[in-house]
Amino acid sequence: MLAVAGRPPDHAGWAVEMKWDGARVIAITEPGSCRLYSRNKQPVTGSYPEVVTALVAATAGRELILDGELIVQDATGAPSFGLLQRRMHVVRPSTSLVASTPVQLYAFDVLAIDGQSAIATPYLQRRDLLGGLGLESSLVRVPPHWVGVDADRLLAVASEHHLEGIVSKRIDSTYQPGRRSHSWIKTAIRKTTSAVVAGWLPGSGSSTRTFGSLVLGAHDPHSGQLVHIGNVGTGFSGAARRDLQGRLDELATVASPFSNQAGRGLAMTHWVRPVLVGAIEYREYTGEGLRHPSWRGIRTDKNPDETRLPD
DNA sequence: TTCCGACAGTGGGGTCGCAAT
DNA sequence: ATTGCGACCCCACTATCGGAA
Repeated sequence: MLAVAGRPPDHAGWAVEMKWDGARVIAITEPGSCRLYSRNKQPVTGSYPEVVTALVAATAGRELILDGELIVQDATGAPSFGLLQRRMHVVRPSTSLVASTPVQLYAFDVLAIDGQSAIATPYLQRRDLLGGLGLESSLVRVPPHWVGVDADRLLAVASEHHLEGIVSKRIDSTYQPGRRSHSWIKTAIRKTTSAVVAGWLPGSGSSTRTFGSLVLGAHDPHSGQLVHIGNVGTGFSGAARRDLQGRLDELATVASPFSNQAGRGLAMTHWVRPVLVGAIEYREYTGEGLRHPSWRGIRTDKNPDETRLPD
């Protein structure tokens, strides 16, 4: 079951959970064994032996189907998708890798207990069932849910703790496997910055005739120089793409305006004079690049010199 | 007729493995 | 040794189409 994106509903009848930055997983436990499946139904059991061991111990021989998120905490305790990535595709991780990046399961839903399906059971009752299973251990957590708490307050809490956002769930909703349902609404915390368009990369497929993505820069306040902060390739309508391409063609130039000659992936860049400023929405700036960037339009009210490295 | 949901298609960052250079 | 590419993960977003309302 997947959530639709949107603002948190502000009326009664909804519960709120934190949104965890990890990998979605379905865990199926049997006496003495356990299988894990990714969001696209791929078996990932072998990648997370410590989670398997912890789950087998925690479920004590019960047959359960759990829905949750695999998480790796960073030094501050916040889930770090980047750290999890080091584990995701390693089929048989070494003990040292497991020790350096231990994975936890945050189990937030239960779909079946001892052969009995729970998907028709309302959300709040499923949470009660889940809480009653006694799964909690160092590697298996049952993250909290809140009923009757202002979603905006929880959104602020999520922001303080550097979490992805929140998910609102209808308290009387059933579990709808494989469906993107309006009974779950995810609200991601997104930031906005302005960036200089320094060039573009050719598109492919349906966008062959225009750019595929824009190469973005911003001024580093320490050096005062323009540095590459990432590329953006989504958020444009077809018309906006064509309109922007016209402007880019007029601004064409030969040289990169960047001081940091970040050559990786920019070899095919068509450089332009760095005068166009765009509004960019994003989730996170890693120091290397913007994560999940999307274009929000041209900013005529800002000069290129006024752009700053994102937070 | 209009609206909505599902899907395909385009793009991003990041990590690793592997092949080419 | 370095680079580039694909495969997976996470995702944002647009365009399209068919069926429900």
